[in-house]
Amino acid sequence: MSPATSSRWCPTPEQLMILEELYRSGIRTPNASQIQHITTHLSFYGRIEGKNVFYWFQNHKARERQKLRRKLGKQLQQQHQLYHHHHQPNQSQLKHHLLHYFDSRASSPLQQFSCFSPVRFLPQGGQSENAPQQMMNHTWKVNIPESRAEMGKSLMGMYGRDWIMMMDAVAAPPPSPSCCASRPPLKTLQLFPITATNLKEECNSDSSNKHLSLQHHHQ
Amino acid sequence: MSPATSSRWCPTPEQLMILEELYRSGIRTPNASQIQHITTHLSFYGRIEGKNVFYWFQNHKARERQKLRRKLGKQLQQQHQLYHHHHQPNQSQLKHHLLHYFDSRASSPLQQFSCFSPVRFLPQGGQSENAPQQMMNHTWKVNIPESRAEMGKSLMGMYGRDWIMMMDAVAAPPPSPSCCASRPPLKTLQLFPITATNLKEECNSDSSNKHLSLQHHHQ
DNA sequence: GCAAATTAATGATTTATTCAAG
DNA sequence: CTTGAATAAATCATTAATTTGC
Repeated sequence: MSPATSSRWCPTPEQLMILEELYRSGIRTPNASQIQHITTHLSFYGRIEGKNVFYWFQNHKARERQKLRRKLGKQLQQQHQLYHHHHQPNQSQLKHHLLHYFDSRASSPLQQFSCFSPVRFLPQGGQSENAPQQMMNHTWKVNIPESRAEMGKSLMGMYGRDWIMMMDAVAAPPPSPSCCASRPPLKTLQLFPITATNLKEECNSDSSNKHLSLQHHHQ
Repeated sequence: MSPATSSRWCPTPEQLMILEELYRSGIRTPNASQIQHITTHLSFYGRIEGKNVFYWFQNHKARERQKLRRKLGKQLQQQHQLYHHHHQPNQSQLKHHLLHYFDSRASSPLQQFSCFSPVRFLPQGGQSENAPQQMMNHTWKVNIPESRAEMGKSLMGMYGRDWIMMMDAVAAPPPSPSCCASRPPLKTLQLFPITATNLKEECNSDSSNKHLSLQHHHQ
């Protein structure tokens, strides 16, 4: 019964706790370097590879979003009856904003705890797009200054499955037998400030909306 | 406060609804006069320009066509399997007809995309060593599939620690020295022990709890 | 209590979209 | 319009929970 018999990673409670903590603290799509760090630290608690971390965040984000979507969907469904399409910047916007939460650490209510510094790539000139909750205004003019192309030019921007894969290929000496014996003492995981890996989906996930929210209405 | 920093139009839900309604009602390539009219009407719900309307119809038409093409492709394939090619003459006619609805010329490299080729539901076993199907059955360990392998190789020179170090070095681009002092200094995320004061829950952190509480099993 | 059977979670893959550069 | 990069959505597949009959 070597761990090799298991075909997929089984997170230990500690690993899970830490991952969730990181997620709560705002990490959504860790880049290669972050994954490396996380993996390294989590390997202390059991066998784990970069891809596991990568997948975990992908899945967790997706499923949290899904959950929220359903929840909001129900809520909106009720109110939708009365909706008469006369300028009521409306529920779908609310929904939209809330959904964005999943990709935008900056909007995390955890900011106040300042576990890390959320980085918002606002145009230098611009300001205060941060101003949240202007529900009644047309806020869909908000910024997405960050371009992926830009990042792509530096090493930094490259991450994703293939990179994680390479990292694993390179740096995956079979760790500890893991999971069995005594639980190691608790540690502190040092994280550097989040670098902006995304921040898109700001205002124009139109297609998503199509899925989610709008029934067809006539004017 | 100028939201004018955004470079792209973000359709409001209302605008989107109306545009879709118009599309459904048959409009595909509105002329200048129509665009003018639509723009005026939609501007009631948010900032919008004629070009936005123009582009929207162009894109929407293209994408609907694409969607339909794929869908029909799948349907045809399924039908083919189900009925074991007992003729269903109407299918191809239907497809032909519908595709032309969009003024299509059914060529283009889309053929390689082909909804017609995927072998998804075929029995896996097979002798098929030659099965080219295995997409990127990327082994996270060693294999580095094609295109990105290049990038990889160039960088793979530095393995192990060096690689990680480099990633680290590169990884934290101080976002903006920028103006505001309001941003907290770089911090370390303290994971353990969790103090009583932290961990404000997200609005929807339901699952976290669930996860944790479910982890009573022995790992 | 205990496994076989069934169902729910969730890790891992594949497919479709999105954005923006060419 | 096409395409590369990134990833979100959808799906597949395996593990764990839970139920069930004994």
